[in-house]
Amino acid sequence: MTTQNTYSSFLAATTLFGECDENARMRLSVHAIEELATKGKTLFITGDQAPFYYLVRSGWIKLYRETLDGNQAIIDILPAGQIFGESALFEDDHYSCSAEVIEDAKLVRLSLPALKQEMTSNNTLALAMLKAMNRYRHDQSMELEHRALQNAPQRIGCLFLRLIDQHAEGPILLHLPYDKTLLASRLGMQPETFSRALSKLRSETGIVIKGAAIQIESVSQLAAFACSACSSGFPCADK
Amino acid sequence: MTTQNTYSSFLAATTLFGECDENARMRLSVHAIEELATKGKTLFITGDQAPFYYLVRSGWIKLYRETLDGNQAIIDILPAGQIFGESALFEDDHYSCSAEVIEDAKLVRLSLPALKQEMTSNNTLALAMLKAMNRYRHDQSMELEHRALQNAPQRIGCLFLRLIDQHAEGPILLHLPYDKTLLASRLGMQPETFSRALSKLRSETGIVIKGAAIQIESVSQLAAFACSACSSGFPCADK
DNA sequence: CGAGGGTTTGAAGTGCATCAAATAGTGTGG
DNA sequence: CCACACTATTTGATGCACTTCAAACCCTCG
Repeated sequence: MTTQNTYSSFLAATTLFGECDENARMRLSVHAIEELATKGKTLFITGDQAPFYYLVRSGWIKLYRETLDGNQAIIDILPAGQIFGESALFEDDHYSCSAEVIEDAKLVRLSLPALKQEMTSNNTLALAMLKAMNRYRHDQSMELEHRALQNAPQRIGCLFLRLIDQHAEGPILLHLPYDKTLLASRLGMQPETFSRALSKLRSETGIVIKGAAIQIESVSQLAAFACSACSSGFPCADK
Repeated sequence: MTTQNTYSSFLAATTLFGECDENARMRLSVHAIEELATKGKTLFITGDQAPFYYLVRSGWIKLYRETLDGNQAIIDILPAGQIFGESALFEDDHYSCSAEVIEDAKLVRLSLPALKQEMTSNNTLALAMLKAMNRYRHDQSMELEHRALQNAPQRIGCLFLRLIDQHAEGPILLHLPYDKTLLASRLGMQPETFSRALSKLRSETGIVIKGAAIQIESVSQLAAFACSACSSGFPCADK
């Protein structure tokens, strides 16, 4: 019988570590610590020494960088199941961006040296990581495309479509996962623009908006509006 | 004595394969073919079956995708030394974008199955690839940042800085590597905007423009103008 | 109830896109 | 070597999407 701890089972649920064997996950989760972090907490900032990387179990995490003149560039906003901080592996053990909790989160803090060690000896893990990195790369290039070719209402519609089950039939209820202000910056626009673009989206696609609750009457109508300026066809979630 | 062929020596010059041993490079370059391609040639399009990946020896290659409504999203424009098409490894052996030659190029066509095979058995290669993927990821996130925070003249200045040796002293001559129209789309703007933004850049930073020849009087002045809206400090090339 | 953030609305400004046309450059055949 | 055709680039005029600044509104939570 293999022994097993709580953390390795968390790892098993991620795409990155799902394919590894149980022993590898045990090795990866040495010194793992569960951490509860409340909204607003900064986990690390650009340039910090990186002794760990993190797994998100619940909540939302913002990754960002700051410019010389005080602006903020959002790198990504991560949901449960994602890993972050692991790229310090390739950056000389320093974080290349800052991380902040934007919705109360359960995190697992994992040892970066353990990951590094495992990576050099475990080809299965390295291949899984390559696959994950390729997905990041693809997602980022889609993000660039969206910023270039979609207007504000389309970007919002596109995000909504990515937050729901794209194959669901009939009306769908969607609850916005975090602040509208943050959604706006996630999509590269101002809060005011987000607000106005959302009402435009409503009038164009018949969605119903009640605060953070969105009701999508017709997914296909929303897709027709949002996805015409995109290179992926409509059900784009499963690629 | 190790045997050696021409192609493996080309591979040795790339960051991706530089750390592999000579035998691995020999295995990777089986069935390698050198190919001359002239400006305008399409090498493959999104969704094509992918039997090879490519190494750029000279010239420039454009990677792009097309949207339903006929627009083009530029993914990247690649100089000599870069590999492309290798991501088909992770995409079920299909290219996830299209590739076109934009300046006459010497290419080496390499076997994708050979890479896949080598990757599964050669951890050094997998780690090198991870490092390369991380760099792509970083570059892309910088690209997103630039599009979000820099205005058109700054983006041009930033590109110029990345095309030169950032530590050089005194005036520098820079020859634009390809069409201004293409540079414009590389930077996510229209040709007209590029033209106007370039003259704005001239008046702001004292650069001298004669067609495709750019003379940079003061690198630091250019950097002061272009890099203030960016999260990297100035010499950003060497990271 | 009242304070404070999040959100919406209004009015005005800016940067880039678009359309149109002029100009410069480049390669061709005579 | 020149005239022509064709493309790349620039310039001008106008429009639109998004931003910015300002103020009102709303909602939640002590």
